[in-house]
Amino acid sequence: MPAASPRPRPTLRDVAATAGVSKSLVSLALRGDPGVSESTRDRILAVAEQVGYRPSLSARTLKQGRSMLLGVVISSLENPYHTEIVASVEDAAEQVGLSVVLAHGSRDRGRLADRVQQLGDLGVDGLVVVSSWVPDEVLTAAARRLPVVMVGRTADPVAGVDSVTNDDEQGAALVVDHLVGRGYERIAHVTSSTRPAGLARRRGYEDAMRRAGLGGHVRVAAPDAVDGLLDDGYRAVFARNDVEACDVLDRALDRGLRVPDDVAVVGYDDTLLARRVRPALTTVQQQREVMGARAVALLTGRLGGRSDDVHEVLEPRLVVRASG
Amino acid sequence: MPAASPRPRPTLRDVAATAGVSKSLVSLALRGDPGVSESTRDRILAVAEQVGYRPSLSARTLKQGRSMLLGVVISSLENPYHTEIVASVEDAAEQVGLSVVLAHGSRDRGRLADRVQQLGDLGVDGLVVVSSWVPDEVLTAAARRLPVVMVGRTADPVAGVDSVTNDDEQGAALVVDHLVGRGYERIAHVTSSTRPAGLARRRGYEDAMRRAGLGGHVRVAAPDAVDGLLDDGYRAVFARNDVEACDVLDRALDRGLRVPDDVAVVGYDDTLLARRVRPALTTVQQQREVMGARAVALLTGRLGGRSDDVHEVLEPRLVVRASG
DNA sequence: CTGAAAGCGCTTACAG
DNA sequence: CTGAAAGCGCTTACAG
Repeated sequence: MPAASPRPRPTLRDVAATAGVSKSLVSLALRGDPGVSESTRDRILAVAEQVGYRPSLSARTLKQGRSMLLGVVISSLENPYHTEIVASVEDAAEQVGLSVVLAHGSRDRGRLADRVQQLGDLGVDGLVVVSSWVPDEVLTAAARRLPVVMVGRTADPVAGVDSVTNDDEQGAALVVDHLVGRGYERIAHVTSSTRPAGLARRRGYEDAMRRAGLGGHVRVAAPDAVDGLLDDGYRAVFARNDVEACDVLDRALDRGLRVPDDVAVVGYDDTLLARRVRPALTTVQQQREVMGARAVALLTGRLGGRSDDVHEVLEPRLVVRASG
Repeated sequence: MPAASPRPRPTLRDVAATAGVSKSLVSLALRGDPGVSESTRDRILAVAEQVGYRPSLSARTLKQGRSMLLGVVISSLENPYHTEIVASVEDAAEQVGLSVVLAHGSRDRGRLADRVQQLGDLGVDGLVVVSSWVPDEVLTAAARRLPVVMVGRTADPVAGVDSVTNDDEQGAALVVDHLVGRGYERIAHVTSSTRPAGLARRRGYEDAMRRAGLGGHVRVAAPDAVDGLLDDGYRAVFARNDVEACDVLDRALDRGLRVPDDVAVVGYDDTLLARRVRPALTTVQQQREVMGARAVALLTGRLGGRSDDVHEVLEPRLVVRASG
């Protein structure tokens, strides 16, 4: 069946002509300005509907200097932690009438930097960055033209960029203390990350072990080198995130070990994965809902004129499930 | 540290004034028009760089009538199949110089319809819809103002909308034939879906069972009602997608069954999940890379003037792993 | 209650 | 090789 090919969209001018009024009147009627009589408004709305009028956001953005759009950049769509943060940002954005446009960078620094630029060029009113892979200078440059808030850890504060993050050191300490409380002493840490959050969790692990008098048992390995830990009698493993905890889980189960009877495994992030996997994962929950809400609040604060940088740190919570 | 608060971005006019030339010359220089002398261009580029000039996409879109943006709408960020399709669309889009903006609808029909509208209002040059939840009338309406291609199955062809999908019936038949070849007769189907793709897979399963002379064993259950199947001696389960196959896997393992020795489990989609899970999932692979490329090709075809609807159907392939 | 006019930042013929 | 001018679709004072 032959389809109607897209024709030039009707504009305000078309609606005005059809309704026999001026463009400005249509514009006022469309957004419900009280200065337009009800009967006129109804007639104009009917015509707009009938001709299939839709406002051009680029025209509106150009004129108004704001788009009511909020850009969100994430490293990759594959990481459930990131996509779950996005959802919480969107919910918060919707509350204040902002729509979210999402872009991701497939874990590639250059592509991520491009996405940040693109969203800025597109005219979003603010940017939420959920990725530690965007170079600092790109963030700083972006912050010169629009409010930017970083969700998650950076190595150092980035000038002009607000942030909201969880206390990774404390999260790691929660895990260690929990395992120590259950009588474990040989507690190993598994990580493949050199990103700021990963490093902070590692630091938190090491510090907590020392505080517990277990400094001698501190041991860090890569996820694929976990066999050595098990051979050395480590019976509790804290992984830097849920994904790597699942890798450890698989490896342990492949070796015929029972979890948590033979080895306890703990993750970080409390992603859907943590609930899906068997046994379900003990993990650390960041306050995702709160993070999204705070990120949007920081953005609107900037839009409202604030010019000093704000860095919020939220407290993580331990979620105990079957794995350890 | 006090941050530079965002100031009005420099415009073409600012660059022109600083460089001491006209706006039009700057515009031409910036996009490398051969009519601008090299020395002039270099000087202008240097000034643009120095003042931090970035073009306004809304102004450009308004003027040119195209944005070089491609909108992608997905149901939800949680479904790995959908996000993996997005990646393939993006790769293909990048080839032809289009940038992707992504929106999702949290599985909510109303929200999805909003997103489709919003992307249209934003001025994207085409729309790829990776969700069967968008109402037909919304798709039709969208197709009146811009090219729309549906990736995945709809119940019936939607007027004005191109599509690319895999042959779900054939995919289901591949699974049944594979299991029959391994000697299974009591092969059940697990599905929770009333969406077109789910229904097609179910139909494919039933037809293939009949063709194999196993019509008497046809049995369909919900994922959470799989216990009945196992009790009734079904030792092979074909789930409508990888996610539900994992649910079945968990249930079987929880009952102490070994997979695939006691029960074979097969999924559909070949998502990352299929590789991650233990035992790794036998599943059906849609040609994701090809789907993204075809979707973009259909879009550019429309932009090039084609007006008849095109529906492409790709052949799925069986991927045999450990689970069945 | 309604209309004419200016202008957002760009691009693109059109003159020189 | 370069500049003045029009116009994309909107919104917003400003007059009436």
